[in-house]
Amino acid sequence: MEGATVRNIAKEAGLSLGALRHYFSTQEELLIYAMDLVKNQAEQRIYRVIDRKLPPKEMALNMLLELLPTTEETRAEMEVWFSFVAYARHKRAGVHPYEDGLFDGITRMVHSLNKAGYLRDGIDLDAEAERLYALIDGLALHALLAPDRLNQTRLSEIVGNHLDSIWQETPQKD
Amino acid sequence: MEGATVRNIAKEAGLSLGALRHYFSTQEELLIYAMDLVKNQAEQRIYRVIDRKLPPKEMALNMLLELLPTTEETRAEMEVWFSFVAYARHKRAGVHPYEDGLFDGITRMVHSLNKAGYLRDGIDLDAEAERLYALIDGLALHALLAPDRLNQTRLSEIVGNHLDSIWQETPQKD
DNA sequence: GGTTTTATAATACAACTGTATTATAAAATT
DNA sequence: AATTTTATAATACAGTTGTATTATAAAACC
Repeated sequence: MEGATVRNIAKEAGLSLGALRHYFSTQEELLIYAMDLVKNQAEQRIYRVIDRKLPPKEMALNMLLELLPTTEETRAEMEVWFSFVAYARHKRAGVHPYEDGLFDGITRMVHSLNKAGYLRDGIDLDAEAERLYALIDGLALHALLAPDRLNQTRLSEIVGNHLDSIWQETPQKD
Repeated sequence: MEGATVRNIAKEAGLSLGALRHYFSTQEELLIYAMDLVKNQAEQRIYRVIDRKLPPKEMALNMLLELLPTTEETRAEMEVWFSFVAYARHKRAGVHPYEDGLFDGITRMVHSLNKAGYLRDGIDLDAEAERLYALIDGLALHALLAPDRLNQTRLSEIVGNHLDSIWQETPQKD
């Protein structure tokens, strides 16, 4: 975040200070724009997974994997996001990266999977959503810090294990 | 992190710039000192839990809870730690908060619990350590961002659920 | 008691920061 | 064609930053 000065951004974009200022009159506008960009890209990746109409468990796994840094692009995105989260804790009023709707989304997914009978009986749905949400963000953070240890294969393994542990393998009806 | 200027720190400590500089000649020394302080305090809390000689599952639960922000003090500590992690990604050479030994510690704990027969048969120990590690750091992050939703009781519930899910309830020998 | 070390303070400095101002081109519009 | 809008650039400004310098008390030491 320290490097995200308006001068650095202008330089990297090949613009002068004045030119950049023509599009973004304050630094905060720039930050909010970058934040929304990352958020929208992640959302679109998720929608694309949904459109693939995979079997439920594969779909859940692939949706969750889109929230983890597995490619150079998503790694960059999530590094930006992570910086924003840390930055927004004590700063600017307009930057709210943790209102990302992720907790709501995962909660809805868990409830929906359960309603369709894919999850084990007797589990606390909200607690499971909280656990899954924490697992995902924790893995995302660790994958950023140790990308070699947590490559795509490994991440898929871990999340897959987790899904297996809450999944109802024998369907209720057939 | 932006507020951690040498002037702010001196003011909060009731010292002049020169006086603070007498103890810490550069800002980096200050940061590293603060980092080590937080790390050592967390370590000591863990050792204190071990000394209580609780039953294995309670001990594991309480050790893990010491890694989460449940009190005003630990919340402050982990906010510092979190800021360091974000800060160190692209900055100062001497600041390495993610070499915290936590992954090794959790891995050792999981292997040790398994060797003592407390964990379910057939689980992938390293993958379980990775999953638990991510769960803890994810919960820590989320508890910082939403302390009302994730209070001590709720955190204990979630981590307890997780331990239950990998625990071998019927002992191998009796 | 004299001297060295430790502690504190005030001030200075060069670099960097976000933002503002001013000046020009180029493009679009009328 | 004239004029307005859009785009770019250079420079300026006030504030903050980390660090350095200098001065002066207090304490420790010999």
